[in-house]
Amino acid sequence: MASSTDSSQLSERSLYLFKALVEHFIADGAPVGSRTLSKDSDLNLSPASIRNVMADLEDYGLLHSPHTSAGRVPTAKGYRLFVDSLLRVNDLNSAEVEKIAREMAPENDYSSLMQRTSSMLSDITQLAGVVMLPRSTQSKLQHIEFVPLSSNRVLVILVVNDREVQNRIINTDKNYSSSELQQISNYLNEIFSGKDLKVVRASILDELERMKEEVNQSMQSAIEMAQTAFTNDDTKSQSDDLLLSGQTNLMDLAELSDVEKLKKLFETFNQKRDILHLLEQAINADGMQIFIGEESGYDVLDNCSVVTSPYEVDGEILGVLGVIGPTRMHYERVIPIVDITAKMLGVALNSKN
Amino acid sequence: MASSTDSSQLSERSLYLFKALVEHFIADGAPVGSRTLSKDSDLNLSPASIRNVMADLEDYGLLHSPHTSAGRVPTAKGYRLFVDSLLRVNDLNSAEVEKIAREMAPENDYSSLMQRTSSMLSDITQLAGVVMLPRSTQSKLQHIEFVPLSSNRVLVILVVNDREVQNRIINTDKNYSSSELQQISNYLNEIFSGKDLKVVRASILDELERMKEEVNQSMQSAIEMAQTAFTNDDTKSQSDDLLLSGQTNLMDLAELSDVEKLKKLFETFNQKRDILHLLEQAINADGMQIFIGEESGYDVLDNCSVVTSPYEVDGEILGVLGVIGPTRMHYERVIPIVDITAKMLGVALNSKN
DNA sequence: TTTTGCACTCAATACAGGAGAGTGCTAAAT
DNA sequence: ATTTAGCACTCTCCTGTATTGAGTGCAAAA
Repeated sequence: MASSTDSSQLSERSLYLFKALVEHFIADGAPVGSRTLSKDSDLNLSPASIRNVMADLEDYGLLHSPHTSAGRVPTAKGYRLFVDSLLRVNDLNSAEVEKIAREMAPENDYSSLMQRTSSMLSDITQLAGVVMLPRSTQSKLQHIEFVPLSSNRVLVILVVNDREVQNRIINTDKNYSSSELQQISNYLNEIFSGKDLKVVRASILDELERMKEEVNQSMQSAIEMAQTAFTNDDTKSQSDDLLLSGQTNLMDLAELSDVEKLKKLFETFNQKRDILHLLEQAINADGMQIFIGEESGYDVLDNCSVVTSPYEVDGEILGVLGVIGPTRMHYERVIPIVDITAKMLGVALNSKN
Repeated sequence: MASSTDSSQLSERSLYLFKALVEHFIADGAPVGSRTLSKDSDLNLSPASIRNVMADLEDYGLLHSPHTSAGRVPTAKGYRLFVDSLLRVNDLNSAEVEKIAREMAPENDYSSLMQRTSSMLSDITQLAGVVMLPRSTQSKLQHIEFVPLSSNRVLVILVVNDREVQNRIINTDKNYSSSELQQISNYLNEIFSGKDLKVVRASILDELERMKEEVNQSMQSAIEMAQTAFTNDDTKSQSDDLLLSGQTNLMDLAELSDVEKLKKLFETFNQKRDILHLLEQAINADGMQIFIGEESGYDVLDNCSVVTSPYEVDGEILGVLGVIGPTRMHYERVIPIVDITAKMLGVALNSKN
């Protein structure tokens, strides 16, 4: 890297002024000029001196002028430096912590707990909240049940991970009676209950092989049904494991006043796919993660930042949650909120076991 | 009513011109003036004559001038007259009918069928689609199942109406074993299966009374559990029985370019409550229903129209579906689409029984 | 090294004028 | 009795121009 991009070479004073500028911009939203900064900062420097410093900062790629006679605005790289090295995170006041805790009250069932977490995030930050649900890969089968519907159609109910209920309808060759299905359920629960879904799926094939040699016809059909039930397992979860809320909060942000951009952003939210990919990156790099503007790689998120934190139970990462807002967001507030929410969600989920 | 509001007094020619004006405006979106209309209509009239007619129409409250020298625009009352008396509905071309039919393919399970219907509506009309799910009041219990979770918590699964699966977690006094729960399930299924949920809820209390005299302890706890399971039955469905899609389609409509209005509209969508109320009106007045602008009573829907149609199975109305768009929409296209979609959804649901 | 002074750039705002579209009214034409 | 032509008028929208104000960069002074 060229030295002009190595921000460690900046003087104490430059960094101080840079920090002041970013904070000012986050508060105001307007490009900030030398005069403003001169009055605002404690160092008694004239606008001209500040201009010199700002010119340096611009060379380092931390600032940018929208046009010759506007003030300066932080670049994505500038924000990066700011959140990584300069930012001092606020403590949350107890009222806010309490509010978060209240939403996590244990009387909620699993899905409404997640839903509440998402909308609480958006509510408290006034940005868009997002919660990625635990991936079904690491899911343990708790219980399976078959319910007969009319004419060769059977409803399969899977209880997974002590909480999540999945259901789908399958078509069968013959018309099973209620008691036959009961028998099949019992059998499957006996051998598969408590096992990982992946393992179950694998075992089914083995079992099917083994069955051929034995006589028990009904058990064989049990296995065949189970196979059908488990095959297209992931189809549903793919689109449904992301809870977004408070999108409308983003509508009164000045940086998104362009209806075209807004539309694209909302369509990205609706598809969920891109957001999901982004969050999957965040789940791997563990710990709090902040994507700033273009960094995310999705140009719809051009002047947006995404602040995420994984949540875990028993040291195992289950998923990621966070907020999406403008790059110009109050990081010092948002970061601790996301952080504590992730921790408390972990606790709440733990108490459900 | 004063004669000035009785549009039946208008001459044939006035109505013809009015129709032409509305059609022109729907196509163009720009206020239409006398000159344009003169060239556009087959009657060979000079702009001046048309001006006279338009002045009359304005007196009747059917037209309105944004300002002195713009053309005229239909009022809500104007649209009402238009859709009620003047509109000629197009037949759908077979490609579109086929597209609708394809989305309704019977291999979909219940919830994805509804979801697809909603997004198909928005897709084909390029407006927002909405499907109101059947109200749970008229629902028959098909099957009930209890699954033990850890520490005095039991997962209750209800299968309702051959298709819908509800589940919730209840806390119990004692720790039931799997086989105990199985026994309870069996007992409840035997006596309640096939009955209406309302009836079930009522019977439970009776049963509880009767039980006191008998000895069978386990059956008593069955009833007690059932009571817990059924009490707060409707909580979930209240917010969850409305499927909206394609909201983003509304974002590039000129009449909603104001971000403030758009935001309010989207928030109304998110709450769902108002939309639900509106659709409940539509379910009572059976047949196709069109709310135009202010008529709906909700001022967020100020320059929006809502076109709805109930869908039914075996002559019984299950719910309502439709689209939401600008008052300036292509009614002649939207109306038959909503109409046929409602009919085909009825058929699709019927084939599931 | 910092500050002062100065010329310069650019966006935003306000204002004036003209073009275009459309109206309403009156008088003439059919 | 309608319809049309003529005309004055109104309003929006666009365009050009001038002004202001915020901010910059640079060179020379402190």
